[in-house]
Amino acid sequence: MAIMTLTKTFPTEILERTSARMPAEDRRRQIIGVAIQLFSQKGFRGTTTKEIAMAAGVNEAIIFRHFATKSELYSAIIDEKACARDIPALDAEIEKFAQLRNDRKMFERIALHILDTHEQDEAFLRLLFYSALEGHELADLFFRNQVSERFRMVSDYIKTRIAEGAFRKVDPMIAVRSFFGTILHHALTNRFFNHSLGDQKLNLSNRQAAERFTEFFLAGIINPNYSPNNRK
Amino acid sequence: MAIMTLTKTFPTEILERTSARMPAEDRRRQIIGVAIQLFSQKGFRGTTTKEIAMAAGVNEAIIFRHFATKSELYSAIIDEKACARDIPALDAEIEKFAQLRNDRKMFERIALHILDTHEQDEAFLRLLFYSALEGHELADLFFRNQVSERFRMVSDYIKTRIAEGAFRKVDPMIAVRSFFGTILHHALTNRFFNHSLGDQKLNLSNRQAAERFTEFFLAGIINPNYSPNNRK
DNA sequence: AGCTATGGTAAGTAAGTACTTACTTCAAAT
DNA sequence: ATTTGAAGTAAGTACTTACTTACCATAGCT
Repeated sequence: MAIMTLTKTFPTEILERTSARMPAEDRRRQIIGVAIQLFSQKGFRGTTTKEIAMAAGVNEAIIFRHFATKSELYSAIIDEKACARDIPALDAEIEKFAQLRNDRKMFERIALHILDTHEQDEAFLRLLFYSALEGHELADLFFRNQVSERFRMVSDYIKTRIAEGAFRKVDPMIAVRSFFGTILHHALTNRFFNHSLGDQKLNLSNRQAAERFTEFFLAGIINPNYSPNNRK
Repeated sequence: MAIMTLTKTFPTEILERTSARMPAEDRRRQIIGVAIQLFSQKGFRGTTTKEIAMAAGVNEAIIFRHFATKSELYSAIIDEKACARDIPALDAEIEKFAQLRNDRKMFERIALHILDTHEQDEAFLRLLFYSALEGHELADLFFRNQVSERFRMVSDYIKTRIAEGAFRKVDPMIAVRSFFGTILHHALTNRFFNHSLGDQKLNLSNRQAAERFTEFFLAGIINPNYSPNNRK
């Protein structure tokens, strides 16, 4: 409606141009957003700066005003994505379950987080994969900062529970890889190959999947001879 | 020595050209081999026909004599890779273990096969991933023909063992995804991210990994109340 | 020895590619 | 109201892309 009013004052062509105008910071962020989508769909090499410009609704030169090179645009994405990615609320929640020794809820929460992340931010996921294949640093950085930390945390928890006699004496590393492997594999298979699974499909909500995979995992690791003063 | 003899007859430049000459079928296969390597390193979009030609040691035009388009070359790779990929000896071996109800050996064999495949044919692996991301059909075809079949086989085996009382009453699909997920995740993590794992590294031979992941998996699924007339 | 089918090449083309230049337009500080 | 600095553009540049054309060279048949 505001547009209608303005249309009276200026001819449409000019309006369209002027209304498209945007402060530098906004435009910059918009270009990053568009680039994330495109890079995630077609890879870094497979995406042209022209495409990015068209998708952002600006001239190609604008991109090079904000980012000296295409690579620098990619680096900006890394900064946007790989750094500001800790979720303190989630970590606190997991830590709480760990302190309560609520194995089920703790592993379920981690599983659910992984599954939800994969579902919600498919673009980021694809970016990660392209990055790993094309040899950019994003995947590496993400793995080092995020995945590795969670591996360690869970592995430490398992060690503790073994020491307490609650878990069987397994190699914590083996258990960790088994748990994460299961969850990640489920997420990826569903995302990339669900259509080619035929009758092998496994249509579970993320919550259901988290519950059932956790149940299976814990059944295999819990010490059957342990019945202490901890309640589920 | 034969070359020396010839060198007397013809000037070297001509010799080099002629000696590079190759029957059509050989050249075709050579180009496919070179293309697999390059596509796997840089993706379909990221690899140029010129590069392929240079790596094969021929003029770019030769590629288009053998394959009408770049895409057709990719299709030829699919035919080469995705079809001729059943290993009857392996299947027989697994089937044998299954009939003997040797759970451990059966799962170990499957795990080892996956790990070895990933290690030996990294190029094919990367090709699969690029294919999944770029939306080509290879990944889909492979998944449908190979992975899906093994999922079904293992899932059927687990059903049988549950019916026999040897395994706990778990959802076979959940168990299958847990097992394959564990193994695949281990293979991929080691391949793509081993260097960013820091002290979280898990340096196992494929055989060791197959043994230990299988052990962990079976410990979780075997029915503790089952002690029949089957011996390990 | 000469013909021919086929392996091979040099040098193109048209349509991209990342990135630049020279210029215009406008919002806000003065 | 004027300046000014940044947002925006059209039309380039030099290079690369997939693919083509027209031609050369030789192995193997006759």
